[in-house]
Amino acid sequence: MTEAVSRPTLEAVAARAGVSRATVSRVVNGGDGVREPLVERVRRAVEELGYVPNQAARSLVTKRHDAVAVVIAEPEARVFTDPFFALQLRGISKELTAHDNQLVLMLTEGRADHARVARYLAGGHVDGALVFSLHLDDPLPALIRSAGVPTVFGGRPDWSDGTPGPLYVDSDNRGGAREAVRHLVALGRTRIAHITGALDQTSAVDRLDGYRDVVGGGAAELVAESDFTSAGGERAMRELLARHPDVDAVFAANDLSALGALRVLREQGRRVPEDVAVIGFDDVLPVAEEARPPLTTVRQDIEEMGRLMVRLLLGGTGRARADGPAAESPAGVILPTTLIRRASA
Amino acid sequence: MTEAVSRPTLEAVAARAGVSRATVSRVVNGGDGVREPLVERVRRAVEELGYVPNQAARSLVTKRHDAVAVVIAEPEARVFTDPFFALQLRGISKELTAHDNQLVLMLTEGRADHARVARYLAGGHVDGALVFSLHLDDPLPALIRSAGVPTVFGGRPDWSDGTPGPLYVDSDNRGGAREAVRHLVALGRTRIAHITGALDQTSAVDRLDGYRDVVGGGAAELVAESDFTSAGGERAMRELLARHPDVDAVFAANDLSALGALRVLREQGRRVPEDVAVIGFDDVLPVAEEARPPLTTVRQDIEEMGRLMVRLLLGGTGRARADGPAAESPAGVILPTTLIRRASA
DNA sequence: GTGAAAGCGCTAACAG
DNA sequence: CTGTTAGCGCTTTCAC
Repeated sequence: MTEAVSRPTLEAVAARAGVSRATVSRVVNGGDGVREPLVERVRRAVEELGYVPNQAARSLVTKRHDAVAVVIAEPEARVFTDPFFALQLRGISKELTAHDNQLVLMLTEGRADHARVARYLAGGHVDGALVFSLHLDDPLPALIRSAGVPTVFGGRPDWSDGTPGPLYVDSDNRGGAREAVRHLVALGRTRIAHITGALDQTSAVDRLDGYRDVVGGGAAELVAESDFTSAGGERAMRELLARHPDVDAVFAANDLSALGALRVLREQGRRVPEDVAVIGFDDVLPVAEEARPPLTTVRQDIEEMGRLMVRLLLGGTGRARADGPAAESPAGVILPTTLIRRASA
Repeated sequence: MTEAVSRPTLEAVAARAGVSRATVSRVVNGGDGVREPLVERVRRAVEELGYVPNQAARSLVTKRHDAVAVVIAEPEARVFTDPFFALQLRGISKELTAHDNQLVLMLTEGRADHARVARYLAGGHVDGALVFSLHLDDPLPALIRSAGVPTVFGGRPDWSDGTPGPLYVDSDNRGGAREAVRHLVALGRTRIAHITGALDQTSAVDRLDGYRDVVGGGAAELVAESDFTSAGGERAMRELLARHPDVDAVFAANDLSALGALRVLREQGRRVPEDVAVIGFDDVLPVAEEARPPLTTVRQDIEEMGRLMVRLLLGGTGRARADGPAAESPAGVILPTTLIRRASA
């Protein structure tokens, strides 16, 4: 291995370009207020020396880090297996890159990790945090809040106390669910079932509420509790079929569980969509497209949610702080969903 | 939001404890060579003030960052959807935490990102890099190597040039494949097919080689090229069945494609394992366990691979460098695999 | 517009 | 053992 020789410093660049350190610094940071010929000279020196600013030294004086922590609580391993997270992380990564920020990933499982995360965030090592709090009773959000770091949550957190709402990005789970069920109704279905997601997550609760908004009043409820997995979807579908053999439509809380439902329906000889119409949620490719039959589903722009979280966070740091109270800024941003019609409903 | 008030410094702690900054520094960094009563006083002051060391200031002088970059090239989105990565990342995260290191995640897609990653690594912002280079023709490994940062690869990289081998962690793909196929042979199967992984990855190639080690000489080859996905597994199985209706065993390159094969077999009325025995690779739960029938598969300890990568990297930084040439240290660490017998073979 | 100088908060010799 | 003293590499007033 090559010895990690000391990298060139500002000083070296300055010497080479025949200017002062201050001037080099100005050029490196945008070059405002430096005359063209000098800018050019400095640029060349930087190039020739392969100079890269020392982030530590810079942070020391600016108190900025150009780094954002992404905190993912994963009591279950599921978190990462779900394409949903992968996509969101992708969006986050891209947007962070566009802003020249680094992504510090913190996976947590259990109380010991919570303390560690809180300490890290409170330590002021990053400019902000993006937090995925999956479960309703998760103590993490409160802890993080107390750390006093700008934070944006992925998905509406369960903020039970009376404090002003935290910033978050979510999609319109309830509205999307309503649209899906309404579509089923429009198709003439009268025995519409719902396979829920894990009900300790707000998204699952919201989708269930959306289902109830449409169906609850009229038809009886046909709800089977599940957990966002395809195996769970299978179980739920079997249960539904056993309890209500006459079900003619199913709205599943996500594509994975819809997939499980599809498998059970096929297995039991029900035709989709003729006998039973099926709608999913997410529009995660290739899951939805490669399902047989291709899945009608509620699309959310997952990657965009990730990007938006970053914009909200980075726009907020410095900007919102300086301009005044956050009273005017919305607590949460809800992205719209769209129903994607394929063959299953 | 609370204003991010300036955190207490060493100076403040020193004042409060009535000692010098140096003493506080010693205590904070382990407390060697400081007398007990003083240690105690300092500890209390740290506690009371809620002092957290400023990492930037520390890095500036130590030239260490206690941070490691994890670089994942993901030309396809598949990367994250595969539980394999999730697990490995988990192992990495845990081990990094145990070493008090941060995980800087860098997702790349395309040449522009390569340059960015190379620049970042060369910039000396992290103590090392863990790199997942998925594809044989990936230019990333070479780029990273030129950055001169301690690096460990996940999976054997395709190091075609003659330079001394890079550090990497992989499991015994070839040996594991051999064991699987031998098991099939021991079961009396004579028409053993193989569904490959994406052949632009060394793991897929190695598993194919292992299959050939056992089958290649005797029976004719029954190979269908695929891509590690369940949809790909379905396609491959269909193809195999069409070309060789008499196949009586299938070794799939991973659990996901085995799952696809299982689906097609069931669909076409073949009993597993009576008519066709099936073996997967990975032992990714719950995939393997919840398959019907439960999948016999080659287990690799994925999380441990992640942990090992970290140990190799962190052990290497400073240790190997100081002790002398890396001649003695192995280029790669190959973890053993074990065949897990369930119902499918 | 450009340079000189003063730190940011910490560690690491070096004295004592 | 403990304190004093230099910087680490950079940004940022403040003069010129």
